[in-house]
Amino acid sequence: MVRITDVARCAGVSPSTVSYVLSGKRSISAETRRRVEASIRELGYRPHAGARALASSRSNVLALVMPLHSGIHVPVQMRFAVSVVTTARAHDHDVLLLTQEEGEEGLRRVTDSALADGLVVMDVQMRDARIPFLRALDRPSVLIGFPAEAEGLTCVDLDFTATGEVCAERLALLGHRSVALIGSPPEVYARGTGFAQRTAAGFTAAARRYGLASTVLPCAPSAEAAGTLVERLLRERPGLSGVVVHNEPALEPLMEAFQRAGMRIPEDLSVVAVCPDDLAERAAIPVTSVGVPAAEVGERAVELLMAKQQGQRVPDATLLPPRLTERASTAPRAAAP
Amino acid sequence: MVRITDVARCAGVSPSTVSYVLSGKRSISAETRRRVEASIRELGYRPHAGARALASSRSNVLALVMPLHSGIHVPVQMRFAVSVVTTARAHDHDVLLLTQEEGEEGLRRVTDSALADGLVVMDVQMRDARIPFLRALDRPSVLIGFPAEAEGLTCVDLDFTATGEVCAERLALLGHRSVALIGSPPEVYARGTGFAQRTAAGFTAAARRYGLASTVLPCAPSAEAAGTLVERLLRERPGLSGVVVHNEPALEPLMEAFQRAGMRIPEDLSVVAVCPDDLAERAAIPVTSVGVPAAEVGERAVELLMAKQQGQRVPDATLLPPRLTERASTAPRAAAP
DNA sequence: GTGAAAGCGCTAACAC
DNA sequence: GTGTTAGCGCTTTCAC
Repeated sequence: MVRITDVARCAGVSPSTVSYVLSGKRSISAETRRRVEASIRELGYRPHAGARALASSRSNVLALVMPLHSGIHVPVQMRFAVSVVTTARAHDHDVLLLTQEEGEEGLRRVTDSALADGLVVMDVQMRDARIPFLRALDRPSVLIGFPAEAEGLTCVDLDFTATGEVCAERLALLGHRSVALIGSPPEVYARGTGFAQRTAAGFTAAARRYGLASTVLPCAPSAEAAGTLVERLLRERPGLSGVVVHNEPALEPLMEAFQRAGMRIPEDLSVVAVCPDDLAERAAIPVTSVGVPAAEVGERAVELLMAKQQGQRVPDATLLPPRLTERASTAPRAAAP
Repeated sequence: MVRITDVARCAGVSPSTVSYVLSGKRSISAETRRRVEASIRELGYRPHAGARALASSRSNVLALVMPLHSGIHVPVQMRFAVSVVTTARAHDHDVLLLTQEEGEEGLRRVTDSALADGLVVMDVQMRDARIPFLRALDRPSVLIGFPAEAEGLTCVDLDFTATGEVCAERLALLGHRSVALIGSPPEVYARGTGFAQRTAAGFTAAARRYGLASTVLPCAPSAEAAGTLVERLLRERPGLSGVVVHNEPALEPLMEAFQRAGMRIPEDLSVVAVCPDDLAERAAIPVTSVGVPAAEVGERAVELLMAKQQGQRVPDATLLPPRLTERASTAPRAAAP
């Protein structure tokens, strides 16, 4: 193993100088810097992470807690994770993967042992058992998602309340009078998952404001469940002409089921989705959607964490505004036949 | 922060005794152990990971390289990952998440810096650029998947060649004479991904042995692609009565497309899937399948890594045998009408 | 602008 | 069965 003293000897300087070249924490003459950098490359030197963590009490590792819950769409979660890892790397950090399963104890373990010096927690519930712990913790943390009481925490997410509103509003402006939100699987609501509840609340409030008849229905992520739901919806709400789908895996099955039931999209039924943009774009009929900006959320989460680590003050809430993109699945309501 | 000396003082012993209680590397009297353990609990002591790594030159962290390639089914990858993390925890290790993107440089970084003392690499290609590096590396590594030349490496996976064979054989024994394998998206084959190629090879070889007419077709993971493929297959192979589907996201769309085209399952068409068992079980029609044992593969990978870390010799290849479970999607071939 | 040296908290020889 | 102590490789004062 190549150590800092090896580099120092090779460059004809002291170990501390090598350390300072690496950290940039004090000014170094151009010539010295050049020699040191050359030696580092020549010897293939990499600082020992443990030694560094011990001496500086910073590990340059952040822990990411990933959900294992049922009912959440794994590919979308994975986008958050990839974005977190990529952004962390850009800030010279590595990412430790924790499963939800480990709970508070897992968080305590990696922070107390100084393995990680920051936490990113995904899939936060409205009443999340980890919240009091995170509030008391002396290490910085950022949540992806909002609990009921977000004060004193740092949370990032798409503004799902506004998202629900924007979707209902768009349908209203297209002239639709009877609309439905098809949301996450029932267990997601039962658990008290913020994004599901907030979308529903925003949707319902805006629908009421515009005087629309509206309803909210959970939906399991299978073609079968989609079929059953569509049947029921068409039976119970004959005037229905607009739906919002906030459920990635069910989106295409739902659209197919509506079409099989004789509803043309967008002529008879306008569909607005809440999902990542590329997914909406690649659907059989490109879907008008509010994008779930997974990459941006992951990036912001890490950036907020880095800022907190450096002692900067950051806002409690970072709510990314919804952006609706019009595609082929929406149209003004047809005149009554 | 609570240090080992704090615990030692509290328990009235030396720091090394505390260390030995923790590591179990020498025998400790019952009474001493009791006092030390009580002090650890009382003070909430957690060894500093960096200090430990520095002194012992073992970090108790392994790095997991996750694929970001298109065409692979993210939920299945996630199962591997969860299993790796869970098993690692059972061996007192944490898991660092690396993306494929970082390539060889990422592997070098985490090993050279002693951040990780072992590697688990997923989604290995037949000719994988990282192979020479892994072979030369002085740290233990385990691959999930098999490259073309596996000698001198430690690889774990389902035996996909045998899997292809078992599927073809089962269809043959049910009396089917014309069969097809519907596999991964084209790009997965183009990349030279072992599991796809091996399943195809095993399937084709066994079909030939049994004198079946057979074909192998890639399939993109969308309902649309599934529909097109089914149409074409029924047009070009009128006698087709058995298919093997090795493509998780396409499985249900394919079955629906076959049914829409008038093929009853299993009366007119037997379907065998290669996918995780619970997925096959929960399909609209429960599907006869060879399970992809993601949990077991992840577990074995970590166990092999732990064994290597302790200097034990382990086999180069760990090929898990395919296990076919009969469900509702297969039946003997109907007599010709 | 650079160097010397004191730790960071732990492990593992070496002693007894 | 237990204690003493010399490092592990780095960062960061303090000194010049």
